[in-house]
Amino acid sequence: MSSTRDQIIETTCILLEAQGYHATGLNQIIAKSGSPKGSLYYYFPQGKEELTAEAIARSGRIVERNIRAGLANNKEPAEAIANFVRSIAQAVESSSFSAGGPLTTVALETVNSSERLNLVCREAYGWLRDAFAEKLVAGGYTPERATRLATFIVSVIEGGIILSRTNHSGDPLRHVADELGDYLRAASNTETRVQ
Amino acid sequence: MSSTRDQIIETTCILLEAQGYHATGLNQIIAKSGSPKGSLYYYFPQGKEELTAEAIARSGRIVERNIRAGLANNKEPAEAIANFVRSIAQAVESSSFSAGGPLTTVALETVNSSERLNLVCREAYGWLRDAFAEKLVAGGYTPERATRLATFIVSVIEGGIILSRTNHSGDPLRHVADELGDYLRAASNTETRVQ
DNA sequence: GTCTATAATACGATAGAC
DNA sequence: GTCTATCGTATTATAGAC
Repeated sequence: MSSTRDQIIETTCILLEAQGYHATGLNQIIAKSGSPKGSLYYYFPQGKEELTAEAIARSGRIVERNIRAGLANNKEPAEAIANFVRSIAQAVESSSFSAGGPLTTVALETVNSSERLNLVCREAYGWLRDAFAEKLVAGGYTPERATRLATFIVSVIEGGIILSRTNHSGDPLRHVADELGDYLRAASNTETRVQ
Repeated sequence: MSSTRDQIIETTCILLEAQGYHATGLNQIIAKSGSPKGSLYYYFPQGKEELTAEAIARSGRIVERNIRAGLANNKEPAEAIANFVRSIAQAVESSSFSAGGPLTTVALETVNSSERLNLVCREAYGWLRDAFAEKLVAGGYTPERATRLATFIVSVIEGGIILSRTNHSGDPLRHVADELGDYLRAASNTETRVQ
């Protein structure tokens, strides 16, 4: 696969995360990536929308991989997930936001204006949810219960990232990690689980 | 207070919520509100940033009021909050997004580009958190515990709104409402509460 | 595949009459 | 307070040489 193409997508991911969709210009992307504008429309004939769709998909896969890798550090889902959220808190504070990626900002910006981008965002959220759900299933939850819990987990993490980014502090995410850990421990104690 | 000024702010709130900050143009605002461009810069000499700051503040106060009104329907915090989240699920499905307002989208879009807008978003999130926290305090929680729980609650609601909007379905928010209700009921049973 | 020049359009902001 | 015309600068996208 072309390195120029990859470079463009990767640069787009970074800029989308920092600025959002409408604030990120194609000129800025080609300038930062060092690629020529002719190449951009050669690799992405449908322009900005197509490029953004690819960037969102790649970002989603990377976040999914990070989730799976992070959760593998601990056998017990409650501890694994709480620790993973704490690691996001640190990532947000060190200004390397590769935790949430451009997903949330672009999802909100384009929900009413681009069906294509809305679909890829929806798909990416599904990947994240399933990564958590599979960890919960491995921990003994039924698939149905795991999916519902995973939706809750993705929600609370996304919301926590927003509060932490807005406040320039990892504290909201750390509070979220504590509460989420408490909840999951309580759930694993009271619910019927197949071990 | 001038009606023209109010009209401009209100229109801005609606457009910001549907499209975000960078996709909403001043020309679009004056066209939809029926106000002249001369008036816009008369009432908001500092332009788009000042107008948006006012719109965010107004939106934040409205959401805060909605939260307080919604939570007043039920004495027990756990039930009150779960039911409130369910009401947001319905609001999202009926396409009248006055639940989350333009807050989240603008917060993410401007976190790295406008200190003024970042500050007003941070302030608004504080109002929402405090509204939940006061309900929890009234329900017997200590102020410190209530604030932490309220941060968690705002996070999970914001995240749930994002998932529900992206999926064009109230289901994610309803799952969130169920889980949140479970958690708050469990917390109120196990924790020491001053009644 | 790459590059440059440019078209077409929209943006935020301003000036100055009324 | 209101209105219009306009400036300067972005944007996305395209055309055509190499």
